[in-house]
Amino acid sequence: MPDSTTAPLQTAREASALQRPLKKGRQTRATILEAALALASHMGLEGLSIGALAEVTGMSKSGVFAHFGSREELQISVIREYHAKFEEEVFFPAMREPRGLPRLRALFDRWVKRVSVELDSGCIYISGAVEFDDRPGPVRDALVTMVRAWQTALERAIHMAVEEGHLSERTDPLQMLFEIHGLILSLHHDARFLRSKGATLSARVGFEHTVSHYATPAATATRAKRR
Amino acid sequence: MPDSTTAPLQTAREASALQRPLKKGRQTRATILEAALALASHMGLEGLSIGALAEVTGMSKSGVFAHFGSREELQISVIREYHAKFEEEVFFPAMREPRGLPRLRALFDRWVKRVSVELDSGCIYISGAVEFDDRPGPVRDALVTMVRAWQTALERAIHMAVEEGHLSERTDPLQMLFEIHGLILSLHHDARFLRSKGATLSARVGFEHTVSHYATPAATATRAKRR
DNA sequence: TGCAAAATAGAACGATCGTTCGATTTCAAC
DNA sequence: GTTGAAATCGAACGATCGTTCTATTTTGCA
Repeated sequence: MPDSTTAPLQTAREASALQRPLKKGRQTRATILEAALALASHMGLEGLSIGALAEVTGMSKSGVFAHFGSREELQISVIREYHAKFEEEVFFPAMREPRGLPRLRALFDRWVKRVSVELDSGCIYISGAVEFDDRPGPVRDALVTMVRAWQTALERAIHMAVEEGHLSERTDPLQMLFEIHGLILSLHHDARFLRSKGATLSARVGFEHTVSHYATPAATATRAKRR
Repeated sequence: MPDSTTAPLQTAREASALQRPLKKGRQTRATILEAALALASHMGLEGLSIGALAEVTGMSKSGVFAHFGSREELQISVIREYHAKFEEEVFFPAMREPRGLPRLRALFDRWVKRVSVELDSGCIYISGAVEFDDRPGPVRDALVTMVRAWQTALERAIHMAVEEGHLSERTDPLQMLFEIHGLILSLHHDARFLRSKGATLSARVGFEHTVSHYATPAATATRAKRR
């Protein structure tokens, strides 16, 4: 049985034009999208304005606009772009770790790095969740889809850690996911909003607490012996 | 030594005109503020518009505007209003519980109720933290002050639980606060954004996990016997 | 009851927003 | 090199935003 969890986060992705000789249009579109991602990371998806984007890229408003057809489509494109980056920097590398606790640990570790101030851009999943929790529409739908995909991937990783005997059989994956996700949200809050310095460490310590709560006696003993 | 923690969340509050025969102006100001709070709970502090507020209250834009002098001042007033409500519904009642774990538990319990969908309005502290993490200015400052006051109050409650012997002496209050806060943020995220039903329960279960991690053996034994 | 002060309305401002449209430039294939 | 398509620009639109200013109404007090 192949390790199907290495598949990209379960989300429809255009299998389209990846390498092809990149006509001018696609290229500037990519440039715009990069700028848009940076801008949205600071101002939020709602703060994304076509005017500001035009200024940054040195184009005209209508020039920028033409690449997306609507602001909503631009926002959704930004979300997809972030999703791809997230996959690349967090999901895929962690998936190369052995199943079970090592992989789960790698996922969390890279997640922490992505969210914390190390890259000063905020997490669009988190800010988007707050901005669109009361705003129905395609943007919200896209966000929900991406976040769900990521949470499902994490849930699978937890489930595998149980199967591997690293976590107790009584582990409720959704409950553990809820707690781990909380650590990331707390990190995002304290690091970005309160600008407190120890947040990254707190998140890691919290993760160890959570793991030790769900770990099997065997795994705990192993870890204890290792010191 | 008096129990100084019953003092209002350490924040400057106008001790002004509370009961006085409420001239017309103050009264409509209160009406506007109530509507503004409801509006900001759904659309965020940035989504607060004077025009929409005028429509809801049946006044003219300039009529609404005159009561605050600027949009920023309106936003800050909304934050203060939320702070007062939060004190009333969460902080003060919980402070009537006996020091230590019971009080901490009450604080968390009421916090959960405030944040979850039971009142369908979102938490301005949480949405505001995301909206203003990259936006310097007086609004951000006001938010930070309020959130810090609340976190300090919680930290004190945890510290007391240690003093009372309910939590282990090795407990790091800031670390525990970080973890508990994460549960609330996770609740807010899952309940409001993902609209998942079990979020409230997950938060409570998570709280028990955290408490059991920090609890003294004595307190744990007591709880075990109680079943 | 009358009068000053406070509260509210109404119109207008400049700015910015997303979007449309027609003209113009740049690109790519023959 | 020519030609058709793709990409970009520039100007303008209607809407909404916060804010200002000047009337007008309403209020509270002597």
